[in-house]
This record gives sequence, structure tokens and C-alpha cells, in this order.
Amino acid sequence: MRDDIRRNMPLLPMRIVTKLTELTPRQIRYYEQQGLVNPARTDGRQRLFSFNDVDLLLKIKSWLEKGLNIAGVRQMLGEAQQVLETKKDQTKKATKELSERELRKLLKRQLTAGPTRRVGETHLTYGELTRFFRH
DNA sequence: GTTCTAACA
DNA sequence: TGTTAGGA
Repeated sequence: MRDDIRRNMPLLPMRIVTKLTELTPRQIRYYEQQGLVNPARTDGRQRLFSFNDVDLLLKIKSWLEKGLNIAGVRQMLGEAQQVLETKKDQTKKATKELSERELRKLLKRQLTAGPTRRVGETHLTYGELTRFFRH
């Protein structure tokens, strides 16, 4: 699979990735700190992202927008990994289905757990989100 | 001009 | 998360 090599080739600097993902450099660096992504480095300090990195950042972004926290995203990534390791073919479809299932599970788990929400950004309130689940 | 790390009126 | 300081 030569295509994988291409997708994993570190080519994109911060500025490009911020435009591609609509994320701030601060957010991207923070996600890296949390172990969600691990972009390559140039001379030892500047980050270089691959197209796969960008894809991953977009997934992370969508998950966070759906109400997951960092821990939730980690679990989603773990799920995706397990699926990839298990089913070597049809991974795309399998991953997506399982992810949707896990997403619901994680959301409910987090909401039941309590206020893990932060002060700053809060589009979704407890009531708005919990009504999608049967209690 | 860009990006990096660390830190917080 | 934003923003700023101080360097590379």
C-alpha cells in the first residue's frame, strides 16, 4: 500500500493545518499533549502533519463538538484501533458503525457521571443531550 | 514571518 | 482555551 505512505508523509506546517481543520494552534498542541495526535517534527521542534493527522484532527474535532471530552475521545480512538486490528477488511464500515455505537455509550456514560463540562464552551446542556437517551 | 514552550490580570 | 513572553 504505497498510498498509506503518502497519507502518512509529514508535509503540512501548523498554519496550513489550522486552516484545514478550523482549529487553533493552541487546540492542536493541547490535543497533542493529551496524546490524541503525534505529528512529526522537522529540525526537532516544528511540527509537520500528514494528511492522516489532519483527518484524525477533524475526527477529534467532530467528537468534541458532539459533547465528548478528551477522555471520551481517547476511548473512541482506542475503539477504532481495536476494530482496525480485528477486522482487516471492511475496516472503514466496521469502524464507523462501532464508533457510532460507542459514541452513544460514551455520551450517556459521561452525562450520567456528572459535570465534567468546562466553564468556557458549552453548547450542549444536560437536558438537551440526555433527552436523546432512554433512562 | 512562523512556530515553540511555558505560564497566567 | 485565549493570550502573551521570550527564543529559535
